[in-house]
Amino acid sequence: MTQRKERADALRNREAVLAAADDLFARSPSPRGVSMDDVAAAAGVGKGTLFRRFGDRTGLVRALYEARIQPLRDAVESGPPPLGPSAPPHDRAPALLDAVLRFKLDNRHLALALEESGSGSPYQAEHYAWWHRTLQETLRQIPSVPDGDFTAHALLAATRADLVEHLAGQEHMTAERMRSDLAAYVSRVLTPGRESGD
Amino acid sequence: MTQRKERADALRNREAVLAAADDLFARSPSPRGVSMDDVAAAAGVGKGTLFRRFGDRTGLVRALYEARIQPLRDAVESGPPPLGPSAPPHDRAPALLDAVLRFKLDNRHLALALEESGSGSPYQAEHYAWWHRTLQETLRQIPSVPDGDFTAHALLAATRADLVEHLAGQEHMTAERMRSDLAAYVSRVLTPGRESGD
DNA sequence: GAACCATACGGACCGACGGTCCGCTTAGCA
DNA sequence: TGCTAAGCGGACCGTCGGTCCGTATGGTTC
Repeated sequence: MTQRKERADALRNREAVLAAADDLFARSPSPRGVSMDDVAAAAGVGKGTLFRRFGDRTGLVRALYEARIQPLRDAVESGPPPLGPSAPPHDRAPALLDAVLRFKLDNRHLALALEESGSGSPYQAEHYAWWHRTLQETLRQIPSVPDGDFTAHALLAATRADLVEHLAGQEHMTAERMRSDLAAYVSRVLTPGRESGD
Repeated sequence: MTQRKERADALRNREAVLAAADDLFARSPSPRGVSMDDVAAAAGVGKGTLFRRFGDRTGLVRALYEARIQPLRDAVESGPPPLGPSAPPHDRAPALLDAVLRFKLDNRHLALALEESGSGSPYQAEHYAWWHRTLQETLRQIPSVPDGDFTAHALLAATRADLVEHLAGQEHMTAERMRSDLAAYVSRVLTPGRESGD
């Protein structure tokens, strides 16, 4: 049962691939502009290696994404308020969404690559389920917000990578503007709102 | 100057292609399962014809989509309340979003095909701009709702085809449930909500 | 209805891409 | 130093979107 150690070259190659892919995606305006051959070539590695390591294109993108987002996940799972679990839900929910948005702004191309990964919708990815669960749980603790499930989906949808890309790219909306618009929007969803009885 | 009439065979072929594609997309669980060759074959038409007519795959999907959604557009542009322009904005906004959702529920595969059309994000499509414009204009007329631009995007994002597909498919949410959840959500966004001042 | 021609047809063809296969190399262990 | 499992890499494959061009035909004109 002593697990054989991972071979040094395997490790080295994995890192090389990850680094190369990261760089390539960052440079290319569209994820489609980056082929698996490109990645293999840039990493100085054979295609077979690439696919054995990551299974398929989606696997590679996911691995990259997970690596990048890990710090944020840690902050959410065990960090200090307002992101961490100890924050009052009413503060935490907006903080979560702002964090997601900021992440996507900072990693536009990668997020885009992930969400259009070709095989399977973004909703298949494990990390989406995690975000949704976390947000829903947070919303559940805010008494005035019913129906956490759909609401969590809808709020997360407001931070979709292609929307962010569209607003930042075509509409030239600044990051700050997007963040404050999102914050205002989230606040609207979260604040109770009196029955509009006319 | 006298515009030459469209040839009869051209017209016939276009209709055949549209019908075949419609059918194929409806049957296939994923848009990727329908290739251009499939469409050509099913329509009894050469590939060249297909591409001359519709330019590329995206063009075909768009043409299909536009044809299907035209009645709804008409209803919005010149129909009776609550969809038509004469409806009070406060009624019309939820009606618009419900209509979009219903359309996507009724045309899941086609909507999916359009939104992942490969070349270009859904936000490039003319029809999205139209929906956004219409919704934003409606929101603008509701005094208590500021910042129509982002809000309109965010609300529309809650009806994204892949989300609908996920909820209906994987999570087995019924159409009625989705509609009522969306309605509640929209109502939250639209109703003023008192300053939560603590 | 014959002749003419713009229009459209269709399928062979192409380049690119994701993914597989398998003979060769090498790291790690004894 | 030899043995072997793990890893390597790139030739190869099937598919797909898209193009090209020789051929067929609908429409028009006389």
